[in-house]
Amino acid sequence: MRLHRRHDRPLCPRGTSATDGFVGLGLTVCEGIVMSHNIFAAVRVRVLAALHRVVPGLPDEVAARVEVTPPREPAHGDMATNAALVAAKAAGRRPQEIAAALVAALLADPLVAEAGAAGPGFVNLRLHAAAWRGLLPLILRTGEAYGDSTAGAGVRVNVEYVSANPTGPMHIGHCRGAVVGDALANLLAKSGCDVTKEFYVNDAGNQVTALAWAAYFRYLQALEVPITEAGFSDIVPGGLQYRGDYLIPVGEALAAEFGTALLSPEGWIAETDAWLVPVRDVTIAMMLGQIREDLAALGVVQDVFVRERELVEAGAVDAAIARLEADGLVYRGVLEPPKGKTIEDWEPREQLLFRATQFGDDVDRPLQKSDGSYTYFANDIAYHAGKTARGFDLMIDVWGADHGGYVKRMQSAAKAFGGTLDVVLCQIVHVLKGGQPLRMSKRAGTFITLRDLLDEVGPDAVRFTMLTRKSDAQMEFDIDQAVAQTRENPVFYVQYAHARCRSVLRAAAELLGAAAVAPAALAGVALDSLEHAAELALLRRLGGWPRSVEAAAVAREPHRIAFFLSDLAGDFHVLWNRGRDDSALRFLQPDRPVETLARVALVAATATTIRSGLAVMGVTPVEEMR
RNA sequence: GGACCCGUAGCUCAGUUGGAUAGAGCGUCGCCCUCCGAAGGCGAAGGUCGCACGUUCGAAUCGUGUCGGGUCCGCCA
Repeated sequence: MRLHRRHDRPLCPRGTSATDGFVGLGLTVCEGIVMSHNIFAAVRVRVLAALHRVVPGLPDEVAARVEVTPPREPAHGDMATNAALVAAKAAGRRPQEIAAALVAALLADPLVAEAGAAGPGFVNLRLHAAAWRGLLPLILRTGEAYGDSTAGAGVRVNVEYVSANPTGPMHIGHCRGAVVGDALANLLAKSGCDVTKEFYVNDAGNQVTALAWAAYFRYLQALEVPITEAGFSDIVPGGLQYRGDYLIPVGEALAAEFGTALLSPEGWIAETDAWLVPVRDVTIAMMLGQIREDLAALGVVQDVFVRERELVEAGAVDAAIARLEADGLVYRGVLEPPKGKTIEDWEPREQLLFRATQFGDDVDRPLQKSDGSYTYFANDIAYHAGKTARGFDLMIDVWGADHGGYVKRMQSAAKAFGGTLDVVLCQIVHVLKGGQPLRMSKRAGTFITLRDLLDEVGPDAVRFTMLTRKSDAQMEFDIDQAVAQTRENPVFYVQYAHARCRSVLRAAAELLGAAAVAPAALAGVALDSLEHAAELALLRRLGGWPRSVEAAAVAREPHRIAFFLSDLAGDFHVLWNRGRDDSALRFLQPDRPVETLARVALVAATATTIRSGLAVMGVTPVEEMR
């Protein structure tokens, strides 16, 4: 339970049986570094043991606040702990006094080389270099699974992202959510959660009716029915909405499948009864197919597609509303008009309302439109109730920031059905090219589809770049920078580090034989020669990987993985550059096989860790940059 | 009128959930390299963390207020 208490936002909701997974993690950590893979967690256990000796009877909730972290200032050592500061009040003693006792206790630990009290009561630790070197065999034997954790074991998580109207191709506005959701799902899976990636198809509303009309127009064109776009638009209720070329193939497909059967007997526009449903269904199927292709090109392949229309037709909405009624969470009432915002034809109206205020929302929310049909919200309630019924302990929805006002009501609804919903909002992406913002507008013809972006930049650069910002901050996507082969492009910088590692490993195989540089063989080599500051800095960075994964998962912030990899690449490039000026510092030294093998082990572990991180991001590691 | 997000170096952004002297890249300035380990390397300057109170051993981080930018506010999804 320690990890659970240490964070405000556990991987899984409180009070579920799934929290038992955290007990497992605590036990694993107690058994040592090898079991947990997380050297910081392992040292924390040792610090806690020492603290309990220094301060007998320390309450669990105080111990839970003890942290072992890398210090900002490397001069302070390898790790720092706030243990004495945290324990001082409960112990009724001065922090410095506890720190001093803690230092004495920790100096007896075989992992600890140096310990010292500093500042208001911090304890700084320096581990023996051997402790850090000991990570290499672990990493080499574990492979890309290095950084995997059991923190989320037993937690079933549903991550829903990209969900959109199937009314057209994916565009850049969808792209960020697709990447963030996919990487977040990967991150939670790496943390031990049982993750389902899901797409909710909004195919039940008015938008798909408008889409059907637009497709019908293209069908008429395919059959050369003589009608202009303007003339047709006058006939469509609300006017023709989707005018893009992308529906032309749909019209042709409809003509091929149905011939003239969807026309009136006179060869003209027929009553909607005669064509709307088949046109709609064919169009949605084709649009959805294109969306899935576009997403696949981005590397996004989701496990489950839920159709809103199927939920509605199966009666799921009626059932969900009935359940809410049974629980007394639904009533008929009149909402106040929003203040400060004038709505033209506002008139007080009695509506079916959900008591969202009982769960923390600001107002109760309508479930029915004036024509008696359900609102989108009502359908969404049924959808999320269904997720909880399917057995998910946690739901995470990734939405665009324009849905921010929708978060509280959906979380309220999730709670009403006993579920837990986290929402990750993705802010707007401004696309830059040649230093100029590309204004996206369908009319101006500067509308950028996901496919366009992928053709120009490639999926790896798109995914990595989308993860170089916190998702709730606006970001600029500079197309020129994303394809640049320079230091300022983090995609290149990280890929380049991996390619350099692989290059060294290929050369090492030439020099020493492939068998000698296989991971299993490298896991057994002598590592004592690794003692340069830059080598140890890289080792420490590698040791921070499991900790970074866990923190990113708990915070639901996959962008942290991108920053970790950039830092790791930086550490590696420093080491590489040492060999530029002084050939004795190069990784491969033909006359010094022991040192060479140690360095090759370090390089191999670096490549492995980079791959482990890129896998979370869904970015392909490259073998060479030529 | 209200809700949510953001405000950190000239620019674009991190900041390990409250820790020590706030960081990176670009840009600027200085030095080095420019054949064999390649698209560069080393270093410097640059900050009232929008502002004001508050919480405590300790605040960029939490609370309240305020200013600025963004998104949204019954039958679009």
